[in-house]
Amino acid sequence: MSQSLKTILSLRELILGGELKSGERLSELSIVDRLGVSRTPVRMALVRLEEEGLLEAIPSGGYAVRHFSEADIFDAIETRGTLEGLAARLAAERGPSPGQIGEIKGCLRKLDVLVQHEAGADTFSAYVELNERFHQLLIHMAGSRVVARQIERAVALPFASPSAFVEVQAVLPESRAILLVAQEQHRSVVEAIERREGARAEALMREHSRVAHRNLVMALGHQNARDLVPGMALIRQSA
Amino acid sequence: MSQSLKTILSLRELILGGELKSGERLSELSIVDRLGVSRTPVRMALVRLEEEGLLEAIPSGGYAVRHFSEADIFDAIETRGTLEGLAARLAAERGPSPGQIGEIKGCLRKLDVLVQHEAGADTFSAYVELNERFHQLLIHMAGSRVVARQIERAVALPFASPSAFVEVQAVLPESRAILLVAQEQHRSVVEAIERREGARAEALMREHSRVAHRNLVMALGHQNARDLVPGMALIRQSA
DNA sequence: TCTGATAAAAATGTATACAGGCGACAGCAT
DNA sequence: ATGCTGTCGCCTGTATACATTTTTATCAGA
Repeated sequence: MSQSLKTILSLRELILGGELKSGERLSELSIVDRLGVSRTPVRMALVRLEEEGLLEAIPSGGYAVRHFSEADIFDAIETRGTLEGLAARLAAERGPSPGQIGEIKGCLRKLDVLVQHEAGADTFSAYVELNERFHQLLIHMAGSRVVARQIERAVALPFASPSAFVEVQAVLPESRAILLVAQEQHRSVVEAIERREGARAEALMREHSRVAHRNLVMALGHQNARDLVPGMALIRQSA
Repeated sequence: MSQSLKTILSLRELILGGELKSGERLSELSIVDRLGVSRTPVRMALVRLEEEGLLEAIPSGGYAVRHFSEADIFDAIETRGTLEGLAARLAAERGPSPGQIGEIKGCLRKLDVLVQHEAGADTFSAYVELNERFHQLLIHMAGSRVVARQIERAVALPFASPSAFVEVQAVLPESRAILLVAQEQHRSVVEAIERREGARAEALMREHSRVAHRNLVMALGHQNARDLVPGMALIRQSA
C-alpha cells in the first residue's frame, strides 16, 4: 500500500471518528508526527480529502476540518436522491441489457431473503453490502460514466451514502418496517426500469433516498444512535 | 500568483486548446520542461485536474488526458440540468429573500435588453457574463452549500457549463430565436420560484439545460462551429 | 490596561535528491 | 524466426531541505 493511500485512510478515520475536531486547522507537520509519513503524502491526502468534502481550504493556506449542519446533511441526501433518480430514469429510458436486469433481480432476491428473516447481528452488515451492491448496479444500468462519477462524488460525504443510517435502523424499533418499505422501493424501481417507465423510476429513487432523511431525524433524536453514524462528530449547530 | 495555480491554468489551457492530445500520457518532467516550474506544483495541478475531470489516473501511475464521447457531453449537460433543477426547486420551496428576488430580477432585465437588441460582437460576451451571473444567483437562492458545491463540480467539465455553447450560437442563424427561448425560460423560472411552484421551477430549469444539448448537436454538425467550443478537441468517436 | 509594532516561531509553498517499479529493448536460446 | 529473459532507462512515489508568508507572542508606548 502506498504511503499516500495509508495517509488518506488514516486521516479519514481520524476525522470521522471525531478525534480531529471540526473547525480545527490541520498542520501538516502535526500529521507527519502523528502518522509517521513525510509531508508529501500528507499534502496529497489533504488535497484529496478536500475534494472529498471532509476538509475545507483556508484562504491563507492550509486546511481545516469541515463541519456540517443538519441542513447540510439533508441537502446531501437530497442531492444523492436526485442524482440516483437521474440514473434510474436514464436506465429506464435507455433500456439496460437482459444480463443487467437479471443481475439486479438476483440482488433483489437476496435482499428479500434478508428482509424476510428476523434481523440478526450480522444480518445488517450483509444488508449493507447488498444494499450498496443494488445501488451500484442501478448506477451501472444508467450506462453513463459522467453520471456515475457525479454520484460517486455525492456519496463521498459520509452521511450521504445509501447505507449511512442503516446501522441506526438496527437499534430502532421501526427498523423492520423501514427495511420492508425500502425493499418495496427497490423492487418497484427495477420494475419501472424494466417497463421503461422513466418518470416513475426517477420518482421512486428520489423517494427512496428520503428514508435516509427520516433516519437522520431519528438518529439526531436518540443520543445513543448518534454514535452509530459515521462522521456524526462533524455536525454542529451553526452552519 | 502561486506556481501551482499558474500550472493549473496553463495545463488546462493546453488541454482545452487541444495541444495535449486526448489519451496522451502526461509525464511530469515533460510538463516541468514545458512550463518551467518544479515537479511539486505540477503534481498538485495534475491531482486537481483529475478531480476536475480533465485527466484520468492511469492504474500503473501517472495521468492521461481524458477523452469524451458525444454521449458523455449529453450526460454532463443532463446532469447539470438535473442539479440546477434541484436548486430551482429548493429555491422555490424555501422561499428566497426579497433581496435575492430583486437581484435576480435585475439580472433578468439586463438580459432582456441584450436579447431585444440585435446581436453584436461584444453583445455575446456580455450575454455570457450575465447568463453565468443568472445561474449563480439561482444556485445561491437554493441556499445550500452542498448543492452549490455539487453543481460547481458538474460544470467543471468545459462543455457542461451553461455558457459552453453560447459562442456557437453566435454563428448560427437560429441564434436569436434560441436566445429568446432561453430568456423566456429564465423569466419563467424566476416566476415559479417567486410563486413557490417547486415542481414547475425544477422542470423549467431542466428543460433550460437542454438548449445546450441542441446546441451541441449543431456544433458537432458544422465543422467551423466546433472550434468555438472549448475542449472540443477532447471529443472522440469511441467512448 | 489596551493598542500597536516588531520579531520570532511556525506553517505552507517550492525545489530537488533519492528509491523503487514498470516498461521497453536487446540479446540469447530454442 | 520466435519467444523468453535480463538489463537498462525513464517515470512516479517519497523524503527532505530551503524560502516565503502567516501567525503569534512579547514588549514598548500611550
